[in-house]
Amino acid sequence: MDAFYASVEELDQPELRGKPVIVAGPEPRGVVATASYAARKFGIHSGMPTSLARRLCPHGIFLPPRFERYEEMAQRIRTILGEYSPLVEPISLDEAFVDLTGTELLHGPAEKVAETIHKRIPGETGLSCSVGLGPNKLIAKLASDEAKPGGLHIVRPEEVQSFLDPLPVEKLWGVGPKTAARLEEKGVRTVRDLREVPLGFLRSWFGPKGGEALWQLARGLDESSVVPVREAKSISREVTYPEDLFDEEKISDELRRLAFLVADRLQAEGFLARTVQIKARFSDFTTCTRQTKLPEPTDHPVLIAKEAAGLLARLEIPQGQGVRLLGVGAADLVPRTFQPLPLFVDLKLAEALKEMREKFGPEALYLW
DNA sequence: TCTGGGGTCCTAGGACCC
DNA sequence: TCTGGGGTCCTAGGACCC
Repeated sequence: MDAFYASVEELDQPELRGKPVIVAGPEPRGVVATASYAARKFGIHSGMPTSLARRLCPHGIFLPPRFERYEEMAQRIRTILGEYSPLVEPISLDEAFVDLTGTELLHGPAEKVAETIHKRIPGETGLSCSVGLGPNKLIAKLASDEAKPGGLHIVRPEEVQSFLDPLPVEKLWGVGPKTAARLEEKGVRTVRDLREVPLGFLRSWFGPKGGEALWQLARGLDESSVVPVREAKSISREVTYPEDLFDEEKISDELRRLAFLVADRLQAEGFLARTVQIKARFSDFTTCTRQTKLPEPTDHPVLIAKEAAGLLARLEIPQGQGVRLLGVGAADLVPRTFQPLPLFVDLKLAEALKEMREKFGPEALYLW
């Protein structure tokens, strides 16, 4: 989807259409989630601090994100995609892979399906979309980038190399700023440059896996399959505070609150976690994490909060630094149904806590 | 200008075991 | 006296994606 969040806002408030709409976290420390194309003309893009975006475009329309609404539209779009293949893999709210392999008999050639989808989504949702078609996920994704905004781009197998060659390496999936900078040092800027680097060099520069991955990317090779539903591997909550925290009690209160929110999500989604993680980012933006493995998987808020507190004690806050971000995570998840009931955890207590907090909000009750 | 929140995957070092 | 090689598990950090 093109400028998805901003487009949904324009759909719901037609008077905003064509204006510089910027969906962004609040100042002072929020960032831009999505900028409409009108806003991009001012140099605004995702990830940019909201405060900077406001300086660049003081008359812009700044809106806080409404994720429930975007989720609703995303669901409608996924339903349309699902008509053309059982294999639909959402990447995020606004992007998905559709595997059209073997659907010709039912729906006709993939090119036709891509055209149909490209017409149907705007027709039925009022939202602009871009469609890319290619022989694998890597190429399809790059083709859709090429199609933006609002286009359809098809890359046939014999066109893959000529399509890729002129692109700068950072367009490739998995090549970010760091890797691009290291490649640049070696004189590698485009995919064509990259393709001319022997595998041995890439391996020695980026390790066996990294080198191999780059070698494949440069050739448009991607064997990964379209996976409709993947099990969550971790669940986390984190918050950046408008002002750094210095008070130790405030910090541990916040950590406990986050631990409870993580426990809520574990329970809501039916998981138990064996690993508890915490994360802290300091005034100078350095980030520390600590994690620990539990003897038994749990979704118990008090247990998770206790582990988080123990981890916090192991993490020293550098002299003179405040805490700008705190996070709590749960990993090594196991579905609750596969887990025998733990004998010694106070189930009634967990139930009662959950009820109280559903009634009065997540901050209503703490135990320690 | 001053850097979100939710994730995934990889690497490297150390502990430990045979 | 100083010492192998292979494997697994755990932890911390970092790159990357949307």
